[in-house]
Amino acid sequence: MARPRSFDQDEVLRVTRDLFWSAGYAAARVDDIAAATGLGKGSLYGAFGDKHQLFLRVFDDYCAGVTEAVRRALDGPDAGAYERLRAHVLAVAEATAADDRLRGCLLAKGTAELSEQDPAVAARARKTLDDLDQLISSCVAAAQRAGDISPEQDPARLGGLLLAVLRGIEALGKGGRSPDSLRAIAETALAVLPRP
Amino acid sequence: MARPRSFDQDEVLRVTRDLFWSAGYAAARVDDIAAATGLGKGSLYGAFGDKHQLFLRVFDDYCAGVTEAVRRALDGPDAGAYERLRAHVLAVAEATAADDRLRGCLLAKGTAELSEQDPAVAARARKTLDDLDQLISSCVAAAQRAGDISPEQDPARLGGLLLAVLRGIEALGKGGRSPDSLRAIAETALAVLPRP
DNA sequence: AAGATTCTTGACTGCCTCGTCCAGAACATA
DNA sequence: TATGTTCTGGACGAGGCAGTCAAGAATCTT
Repeated sequence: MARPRSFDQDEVLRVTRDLFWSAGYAAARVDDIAAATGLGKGSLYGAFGDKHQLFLRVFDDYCAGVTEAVRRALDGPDAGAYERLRAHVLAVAEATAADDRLRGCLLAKGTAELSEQDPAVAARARKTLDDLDQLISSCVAAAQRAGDISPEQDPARLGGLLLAVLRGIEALGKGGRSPDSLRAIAETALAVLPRP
Repeated sequence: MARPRSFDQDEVLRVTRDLFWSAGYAAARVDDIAAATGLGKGSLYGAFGDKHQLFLRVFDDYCAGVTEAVRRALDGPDAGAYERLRAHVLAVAEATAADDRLRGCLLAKGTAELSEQDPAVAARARKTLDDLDQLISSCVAAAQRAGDISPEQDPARLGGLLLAVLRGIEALGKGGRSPDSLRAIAETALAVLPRP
């Protein structure tokens, strides 16, 4: 043991995440990250490695956070599953609609920019989408068991469709569509879900 | 009149588009564009302006092309509207599934990277999405008139939902989801469309 | 208190990148 | 063919970038 770190690692990662988030990976400068976090570049490199490793760390944390948030929103007993699903879909639309600076989602932005070239990013994105699909499909299945969604359709198929709608809402929000149209999409997706 | 251009402008724009498409705006280098097109940088700057103007030109052309392609796929008499819509949704899923290099869609990539910072890109993206929404909603309305989709739901709402699903399929494709899951999303979206 | 170890700062290096510029080439016109 | 205009190619400059490094500061252990 010797001199301990003098900065709050979580805070540094949060600030770094925001820079990557709004600028993108390529356009974000390490000097800006150093300035925004208040760290010297030596500390940054010592603690997190180079720019790519730093991004990966931030991206990993972000993906884990998204997955956890969705899990908290959807997990629970069969009884309230449909209501949780409904609330989540509407909440995503509402959050996207409220994002007037068009910041969007770092998962979407990172994937769009890097998944073609960067296997680590691609793998993390794939795993996150798999997890989300799983969570949503499980919630659909729960709602079917509770009798709130028609059991005729495969829950995995309905879950996959809902995931696509959610990612679509995010993409359209980034594209500047109006809050009302985003809300309408969420409502319509819920309206066409087959009820028993 | 004096010396005419010695290059094919469309070909240069096509090559340039491919570079921006796979690298992204920030990571694409003007020197690479010059090398790939075979032009000197002087010619490039003389003909198209700086990097930003060049990207905007490519992005504009791409958006116009997408809109035109969708128009050709969906326009027509009420009689075959549902079938055209169905074929289009399945074709988008199929095309996304076939894109094994994860190149995705330049509209999505450009919007994700730049719409927050670049008003010109944001405006072009918004207009393109508006146009696509219009085209799809019109086709839904036509299918409703032909009696192939239930007239109960507002065609604009169903059209907006379908656009979200299509953009979602594109986002999920970029995220590396399996071809089968993409096809399943398209099929399920069509299956839940209310029939009369 | 002394020594060992780790952290911090920011100047520095070397390469990269955009955009300019100019000398010469190619072409239309007359 | 002569002339004027535009295009071409590539060298160049200025600034930007990621990553390194060394000297000093802060802390833990003994």
